[in-house]
Order: sequence, then structure tokens, then C-alpha cells
Amino acid sequence: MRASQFHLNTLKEAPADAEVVSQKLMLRAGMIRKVAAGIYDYMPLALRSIRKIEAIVRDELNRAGALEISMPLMQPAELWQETGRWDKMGEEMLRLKDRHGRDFALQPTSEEVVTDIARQELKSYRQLPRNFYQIQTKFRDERRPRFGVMRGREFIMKDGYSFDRDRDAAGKSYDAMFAAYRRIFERIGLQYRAVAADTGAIGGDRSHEFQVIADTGEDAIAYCPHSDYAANIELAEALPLLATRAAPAAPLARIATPGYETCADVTAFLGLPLTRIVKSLVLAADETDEHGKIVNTTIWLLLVRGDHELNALKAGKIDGLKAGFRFASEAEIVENFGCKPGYLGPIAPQKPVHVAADRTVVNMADFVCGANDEGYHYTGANWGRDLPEPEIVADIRNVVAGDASPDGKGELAIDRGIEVGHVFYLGDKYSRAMNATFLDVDGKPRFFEMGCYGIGITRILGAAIEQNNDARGIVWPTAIAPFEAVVCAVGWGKSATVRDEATRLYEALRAAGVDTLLDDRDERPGVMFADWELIGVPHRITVGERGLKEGIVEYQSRRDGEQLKLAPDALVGQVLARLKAGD
RNA sequence: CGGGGUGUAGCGCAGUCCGGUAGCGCGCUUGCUUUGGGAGCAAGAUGUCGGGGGUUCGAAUCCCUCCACCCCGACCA
Repeated sequence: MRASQFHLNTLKEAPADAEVVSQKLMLRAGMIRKVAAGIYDYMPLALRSIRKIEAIVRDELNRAGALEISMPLMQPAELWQETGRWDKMGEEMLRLKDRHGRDFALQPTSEEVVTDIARQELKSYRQLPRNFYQIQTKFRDERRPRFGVMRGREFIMKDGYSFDRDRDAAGKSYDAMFAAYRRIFERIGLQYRAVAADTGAIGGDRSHEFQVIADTGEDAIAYCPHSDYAANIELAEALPLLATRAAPAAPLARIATPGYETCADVTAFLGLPLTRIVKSLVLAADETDEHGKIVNTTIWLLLVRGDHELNALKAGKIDGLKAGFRFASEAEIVENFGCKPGYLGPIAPQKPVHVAADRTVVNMADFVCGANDEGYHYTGANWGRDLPEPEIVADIRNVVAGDASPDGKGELAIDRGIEVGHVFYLGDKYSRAMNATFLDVDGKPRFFEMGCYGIGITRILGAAIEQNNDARGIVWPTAIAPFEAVVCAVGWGKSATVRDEATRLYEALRAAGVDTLLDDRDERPGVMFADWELIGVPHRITVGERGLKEGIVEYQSRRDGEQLKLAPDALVGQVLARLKAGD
């Protein structure tokens, strides 16, 4: 490819509404154009990278035995009604009507359609296992699209689905996909972590997210640097920090703390560390009748240590909160505790409430808590002596860096990540809902055991840039760079020697299998260098009259900045050596 | 959806308070000069000032209304 015949349009300034670095750089490099909120054009540079990502994904999935298909973007409501998701999906699923007034959805995912395929195509256990995938445009009408290609409304996703005879076989399919995903992200060249994730209503332990490590990521990941333990922070188990409860040493004392309402303020006022206070959070669980009308509300007091945060997912696993909960209103708090927020505690609330304490809290002694009286806290509070033992003791807090790893192999660290892939065991949730069965060896119909597997193709583009950029622009991992190398011809318009040598090297690189672009725009060198550094091409070759007079051309690596002056005939070898080394 | 904000040339912005023929930088076109890190000079082209309505002799500017976009808010590839 020659630059004069390619489409380049770089900007010195990014559009003002671009927020994150990947979005700014993609806009500046002319890779994407915004058409509407969360909806983008992919220009030739971007599409080259997207195609390279797709090629790696296809290659590894095909090798793992998955079969590519393509399902419609626009899907009939009937299939979605079978599983009940037509009603459950909410506004994220874009619905539309055709000219006859029939209801359709733009696919946000394709479990229903693929299960419909399976129940019609897969009749016998002899056809199993089977794994279908597609790389397709998805549409999710996000309430707030942002971060460019990272949270778009229209995006490209690989979604795959496995069908198996039984749980064991489904587990093997899951493991095969998990392994394929590892190979995919390794080949793309991203620093990532596979982390245990929530399995929701399905249960079990087969759900993993693939997270690209980046400070700008939206997810927090807890991991152990000394083992392969890694979990989404929502899920990471928080072990009790105190193995046993110390005996009470201090008397219960009611202390005036006027105006000190937060844990940090109270402990600072008392001259105590934040770890000595118990934080009280009040939740409300509503019971509703079949019309959605609230018939009863139960108040819960949840206790975590002052320096800890409540984990809503874990709280939702407590009996009594499983059906859902919300934070109690101030009126409800006053009614049940006889006091406004800021001075709440577990000792003698006005009305009996359910109490759930974190596993660390239950072993605290001589702690500080609110006195349920405006302007007062207790110090020296002790379980058993000053208040009854908590009704429920559970892990209800987020882990923090430095907590013991649940696998006992060290301390947890926390990273931020961008979710680019997810593998999930579905069980028979969809096959049962859609009556998708096959005949097993005993001649009886059985529901398929399913798994689903997603990769955000266009999100990878953004995540790769978030992880790989510097002040000058993008630093692509070579496997997904729009070009592997660029030959910059300095003085193209006036020097036949430069033209000949640049063209010869360009052709030699191409012949050697290097995806190369020849910059024949006759621009000043500064313009070419700035463009290619912004675009992030990994290997740059500069051919100019000045160097040719000395018998050399120049090589520069985008990633490590290495600069070499080489005889032209050594150039191809140098680039191949760097590519082979993984650069 | 709730809260905050912004819409002026392809991009970045000024002008709006205080109404009077729409500007700057980058980019783009042409010419000359220049030529190894985003060149200089000269001449140019490009605007429904987000849309609609109103006030006024006159509206980018004041009023009403609609729209789009951005930011902050717990379920996602």
C-alpha cells in the first residue's frame, strides 16, 4: 500500500468531547468518526486493525473446533418472548416494527436465535458437542454510551455458543473455550487477566471475564501476585481480618460527637484509627404482590468496619435480601432507629431490625459505633456484653489491597481492567425455556447444556490503545497494528535515488511477508514522522538522500525507540528479527 | 431516566453579558520560496451561528420551544 493511494487524515487537536485517551487518539489518527452517540464510522486504518483481530479470533476458535455462522441483526420478537427476555431486557434492547407492524429487536446477543438453530438442527447426541459462533454487529441502546469505541451502542462482537449432552461435557467445552481465549489474547499481545466472575442465577463456578489491564478500566480486579487467583472485586472473597474476638477491655461509654457524622470524622475526633469503628448501613427489602405493589418492607442493618465498603452483590446473597433491596430512606431510618443518619449503630435501635455483620466486624472488640441518638457515639462497645450477637455473619464487604488471598498464597492486589471477553456456563436455562432437546443414547429427549462466549472485537481496539500509548500517540501491539512497517521516503518528489531505493525496500519487505506501507506523499519528514508515531506503526524505515550518500537507511522502533543506521540490504533482516522477537 | 453543561467553517476556539454587514488558529486550494522532526510569504475557498417560533428598523447576541451532543450517577463485549 502506498500512502498516496491510502486514506490518511490526522488531526493535531482531538475533538473536545473525546474523554479517554483511546478515543482521542483514534479520532486524531483518523481511525474513527462519530456519526451519533456511541455510533462510529470505522475508517480504513481502524478496519485494518479490526480485521486482524477478527482473523486471530477466527483462527483460534476454528482450531478449537468452533464453527462460524451468521445470525440476523434483526430478530423476531417471538423468539425473545419464548425465554421471557422480550420483557426482561429493558430499554437496552432496541425494538422496532416492520411495515406490517410486527415486533423485532436489534440483536444485543443471540442466545435465542442460536438455541432455535440447535433445536431444529441438532437432533441426536451423535451431533454433540457443537459450538457455533459469529462475528457480528451488535446493538445495545446503552443509557450512557461513552469512551468512544469502548462503550458504543453499535459495536462488533464475537459471540459463541456451545451445546453439550451433559454437565461434564459442557465443562469440557467451557475449558476448551477458556484455553482458546487465553491463546487469542496472548496472540493479540495484550496484558490481561482471566478473572472469576459472578454467575448470577445460574450458579456454579464457570464464569470468567478476560480483563485487559489498564488504569482507565471500569472494573476493579482483585488478584494474588503469587498465584493465579484473580476475581472481579464484586466476587473476591474477603476473609475475616481478625481470627478471634478479644475479651472486652473497655467499658461502654456514651460520648458526645456533635457534628461528626462520618466514620472518618468520628475517629479523627476521638483520636482512633478508622479500623476501630463500625459503619452502619441501612437497607430496605420490599415485598411486593403480583401487581408490583409494596405490601411489606423489612429493614436491615448491615455492619462493616469503618475502612471497608459494602459489597452489594454479596449483601444480595443474604436470606431476606435475595429478592432485592435498596438503601432505606431517611424517613425509614428515623422511624426505625429514632435518629437521623450519622449516629446510627447496632445497640438498641428504636425498633427491632435485622442485623448482618461482616466477618471482620463480628470479631471486633471495644469498638466505636453510633448511639442512635443525634450527636452521640459509643466507645468500648462489645458483642455479647452490650448488644446481642448479630443475627447473621457473612462476607459482605469489598476486598481491599493487602487482604489475604482466599487461596492462602499471599496478599491481594487490585488492578483496574477493561472487560474484553467473557466465558459463561449457561446450563439449560435457554434450552429448557425454548424446549430445545436432542435424543440421548437412551432414546430419551434431553435439554442441551449450553455455554456462551463473548469477545468485544471493537472494544479490544480501544483497550489495546488504553494499554499502549505515549505522548506521541498509539503504540500498537504488532499483531493488530494497521501496518507492521512504514517506509518514509524523504524527498520523494525531487530524488529519483530516494524513490528507487524506498520502493525497492518497500517491495522487499512485502516480499518477506511484512505488512508495509510506503509513504510517498512527498511530505516534509517531520509531518511523516508525527503521523506515523500518532498512528502507531511499530517499525519505521526512513530513506533519504542524506543517508543514501553514506550508504545507509534508518530504522526506528515505535515501542522502544531503538534507532539504527543500516546498510539497505540489512534492513529486511532487521525488521524480520524484530517481528520474530515479538515486536 | 435524574442532575450539570455545550451547540459559531473539517478540527480547536473567540464573539453572546451590553443587538448594528461573522472572526482567529490549525487544516484545505493556488503560486513562489523552502526541504531530515508538524515550513515561510502571498492570494483564495468554505458558515441554514443546532432547528422552529417570537421581540425589534435590525438577532449568533434578548425571549419561548424543540433537538443534538458531552459530563456525573450500582448489573455490560
